Amino acid sequence: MGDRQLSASITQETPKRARREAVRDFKRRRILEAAKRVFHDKGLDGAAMRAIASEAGYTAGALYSYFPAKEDIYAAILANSLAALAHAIRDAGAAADDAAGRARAAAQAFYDYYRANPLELDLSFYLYRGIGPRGLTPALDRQLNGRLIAALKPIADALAALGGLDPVDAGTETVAAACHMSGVLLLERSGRLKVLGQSGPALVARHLDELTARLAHRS
Amino acid sequence: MGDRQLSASITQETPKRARREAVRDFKRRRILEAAKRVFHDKGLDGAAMRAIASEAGYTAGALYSYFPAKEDIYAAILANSLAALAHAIRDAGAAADDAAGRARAAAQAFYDYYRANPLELDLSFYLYRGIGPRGLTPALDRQLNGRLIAALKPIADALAALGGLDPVDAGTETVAAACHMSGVLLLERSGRLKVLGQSGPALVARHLDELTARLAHRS
Amino acid sequence: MGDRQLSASITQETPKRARREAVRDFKRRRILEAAKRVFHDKGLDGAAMRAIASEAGYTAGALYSYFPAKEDIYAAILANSLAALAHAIRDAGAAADDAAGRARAAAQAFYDYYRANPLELDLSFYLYRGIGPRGLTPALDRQLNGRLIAALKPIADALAALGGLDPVDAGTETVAAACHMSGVLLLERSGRLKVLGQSGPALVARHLDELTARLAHRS
Amino acid sequence: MGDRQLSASITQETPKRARREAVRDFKRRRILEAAKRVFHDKGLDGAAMRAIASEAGYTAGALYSYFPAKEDIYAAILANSLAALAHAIRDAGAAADDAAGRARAAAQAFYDYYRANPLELDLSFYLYRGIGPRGLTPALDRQLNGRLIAALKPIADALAALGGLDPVDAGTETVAAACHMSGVLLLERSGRLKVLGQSGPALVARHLDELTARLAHRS
DNA sequence: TATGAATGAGTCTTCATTCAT
DNA sequence: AATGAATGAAGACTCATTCAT
Repeated sequence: MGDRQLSASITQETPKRARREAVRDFKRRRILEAAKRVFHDKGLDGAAMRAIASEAGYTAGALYSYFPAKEDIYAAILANSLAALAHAIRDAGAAADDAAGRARAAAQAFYDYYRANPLELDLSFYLYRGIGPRGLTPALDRQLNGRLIAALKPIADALAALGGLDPVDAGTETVAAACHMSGVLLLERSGRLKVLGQSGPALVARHLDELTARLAHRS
Repeated sequence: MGDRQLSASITQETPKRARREAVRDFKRRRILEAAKRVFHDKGLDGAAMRAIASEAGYTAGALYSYFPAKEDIYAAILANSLAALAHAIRDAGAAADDAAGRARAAAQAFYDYYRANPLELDLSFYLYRGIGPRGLTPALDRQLNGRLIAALKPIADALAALGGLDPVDAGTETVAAACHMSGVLLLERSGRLKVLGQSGPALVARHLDELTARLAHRS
Repeated sequence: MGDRQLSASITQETPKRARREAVRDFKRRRILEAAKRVFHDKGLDGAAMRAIASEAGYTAGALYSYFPAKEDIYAAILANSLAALAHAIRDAGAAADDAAGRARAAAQAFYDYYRANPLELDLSFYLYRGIGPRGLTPALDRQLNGRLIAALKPIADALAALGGLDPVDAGTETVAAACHMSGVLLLERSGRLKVLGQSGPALVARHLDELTARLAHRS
Repeated sequence: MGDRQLSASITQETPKRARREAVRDFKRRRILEAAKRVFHDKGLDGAAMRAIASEAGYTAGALYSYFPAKEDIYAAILANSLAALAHAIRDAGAAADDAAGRARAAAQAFYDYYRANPLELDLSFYLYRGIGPRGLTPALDRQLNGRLIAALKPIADALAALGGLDPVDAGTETVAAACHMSGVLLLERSGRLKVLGQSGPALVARHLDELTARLAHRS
């Protein structure tokens, strides 16, 4: 009995199972992409399961083999989104040369990511309690919160390095910056920033300038 | 024929009409309050006309004498909300003694208002394009934008007075502050601030301290 | 005690009552005219009581002082219509010189009337059992049938005179002509005549030519 | 791989598809039959989708997989009706021996069909513009008009053959006859013929006698 | 796995009618 | 006589979800 057969018999045909899982994951991703396209076209509320399925080349019922409910489609997109955000922030920070550049780039990446992916911004607003139908399952909520914290970590680290801050203060600065950028994104996305005669990127630049200047000065 | 009778006959029973108008307005307000309660309990999307009507002590059909469509209920609540916000900001500013106090109090009032009325925050997010079903009719949208600008005016004036700013710069500072507070409100309302171990009021206080200090220093 | 007072005391204030009745009748007629206008604009089914009332300068509820139900408005219009049709037929017949002219003119008047008043044609189709919601109350139905018979009487008389027919045969000829013209009106009004490349008036003329020729020849 | 399997793989499971299509068509027909029954019982206007669905053994929502809107149910019934009418006219004409018999039988078939299917007469009146809610979509209207013309064609041909008419005159004679019979059907269906003491079949017989006699004489 | 049929609860909205004033 | 508020039943249609195949 060879190794392959051995391991297969232990975990019950692992390679076959792995292949299946891979295909399944691929199909899930395809469905999520289709869902995003539909959300984009029809809005979050106007997106019917039928439409998503159809866009993905399935019948409505078929989706339920991949996602137990519509909410899970939302959640999966959001989870992917947070993962991508984390990536974007990490990469942006890593690409910079000095501490100030790292802090600035990491923070800016947060803004840039959502600016480039407004749908995910909408979704993120939509799904948290207070807006939208009913929010998320507690379990999902916790999972997503964890991902958000992880995504913001590089910003906090960079700010700590830049200003010689302890983790607590770095966290506060990070969240403050995130709040600011979230507010800009929200008002920008809802069209109010334009009405008020302001530019989102300029507001963010101003804020990050001040922040990095303050911290650089301090250390 | 006395004056009262005369004027009544000219304007066609004004007092009767006035009384009816007043009652009607009162009923409208009651319906809006009921709607807010339902929004609060069931979420904005889960609030059916039937439920609102029932909460207000009516049948579904009866609401349509007061509001021609569901959208108008949203819009009326939001309009009232913006009016109340404007009031709150104005009053807060007026109550302070010096320029710094006025600026700070006016800005803080924005945060305090929405913190005390999270439903109106939700509604305000929900109705603007990008989130929610379809947003508002362009006409309503414009009207509400006007109200928002008006509401923020006292903050801009106070900041201008404090820092000796021209209107343009004052506008930018105002919007920057509004963005920051909106972001805090959003993250607070969605429970994320708590998860991140931060306090909304503290973040706002920090931001307004810095802002007023910077402007006071400048002038 | 004068004659006027006497008669008044007998029938209980007759002149006052008569005045009231006259005014009431006038108002009823005004409402019916308004209803016709609304039917014309919105179609028989699209005409809401509110719309009719509004067109007549009333509130919906007020109509119920004049007509116990919507159906009665339909019926009243139809009754008036049949009366007017009777008039038109009688007058047309009376204006002609000889027997052939009388017969022809009377029959033609039937077609002309409905051609000029398509709304009343619609109504007449709509209200009879088989089409429309539920038809009419038996009592109303009988009343309207009586009016129809009366309206057609002059045609029958003229045909009888022209062809030396007994009343039974004259009735048959009359109804046959009415059927023909009704069919033309129906197909014309529903747009099918046009599609089939035919002209309503020409078809009617052809038919009446043959009819009068046949009868004239016979006598 | 046998021929059947080959062709199946090429056209993607044709037999399965065909089976499904057949079942679907059968269900559609069943729904239309149910709809006709409901129309008969409650009138065209009183027939709610729920009632039709229920009569067919479905929920209201299910109907929408078979007919995208209520109007399409109407239209499908009417289309079927016109197809059946065309069949009836063609068959009746074909069964006769001589030209006169053919013409007479074809025309008579028009009357007989609608007399036997008064519901379809109602529907046909109801759906054309001028009566009923709004009539039909222009596209449907055109389609149905085409079917009507096609249905009447055999009558025109037979009349042309009988009287040696050119197509234009044959068309006029056909439409004239159709008008006459439609009028008879209308007055018969609405109960007025009975009130006027006439018999539908007798009136039609009279008319067709005259028509065929006239044409036969002419040629 | 995927389909397609079907469900059933739900949506907003309309409207004839009633009734207190 | 007329109003304006209110009812309540009904309307067509949508959609997430389930399930036999």
